[in-house]
Amino acid sequence: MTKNTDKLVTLERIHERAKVMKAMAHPSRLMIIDELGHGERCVCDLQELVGHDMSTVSKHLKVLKDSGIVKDERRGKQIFYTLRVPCILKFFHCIESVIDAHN
Amino acid sequence: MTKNTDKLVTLERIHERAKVMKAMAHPSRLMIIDELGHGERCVCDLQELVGHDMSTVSKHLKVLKDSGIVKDERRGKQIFYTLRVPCILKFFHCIESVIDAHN
DNA sequence: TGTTCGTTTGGCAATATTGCCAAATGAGGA
DNA sequence: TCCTCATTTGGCAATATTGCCAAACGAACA
Repeated sequence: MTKNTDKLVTLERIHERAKVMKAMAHPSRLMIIDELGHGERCVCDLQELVGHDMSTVSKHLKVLKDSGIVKDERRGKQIFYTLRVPCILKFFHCIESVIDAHN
Repeated sequence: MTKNTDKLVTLERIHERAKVMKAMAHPSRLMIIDELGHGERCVCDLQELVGHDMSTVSKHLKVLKDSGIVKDERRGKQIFYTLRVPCILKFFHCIESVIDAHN
């Protein structure tokens, strides 16, 4: 309730936000998010999309998962990833407008 | 018009998006964006807000400017920064929902 | 012209991120 | 149980980001 407490909470919020933004701030991870906007995908699908080593893709997925952007689910031998919060996709339009306004 | 061209354009888009997202992916820069949501501010205001060396804040502002998120304007001795595309602010709500869904 | 004020730039050390390879894991099937 | 398949983890080198200090800059004003 004090100003100090308010400031602390806000700072923590800011860091949580930064974690989510950071998770989105990489070309491969943006591609993955975009692709997951069309439905769930297994790691092998995403590896083909991104074109990097599967271990690298797996680490990107871990970043996305730890930030809360995606969730995973094993079915049979494969693990499928899904977007948790689709509102993220809408943001791309805003990003495009930043790019357009800039160029 | 070929698939190749399409893919190249898309890749470039992805990298442009990543640049904007990267610019937002730091606590100090998120604080700055949030503050600029309330109106234009000079560097000195933002330094007080962020609490780092002014040279550091200036470099953060450069990142934001290069990505197209903010613009600057000198008036007298001070330089004022403004948000170029306010839709970015709306995105914070989406980010919060990612955080809430995750915790 | 010289000085001050607000801001940016250069340079550097500390830290974080990225991507590959090799090894580990763990569920499913022989 | 042993083997295979899909994925994750550990480790490492290459690269990028961050923040400080000192120096440079450029507009305003004496």
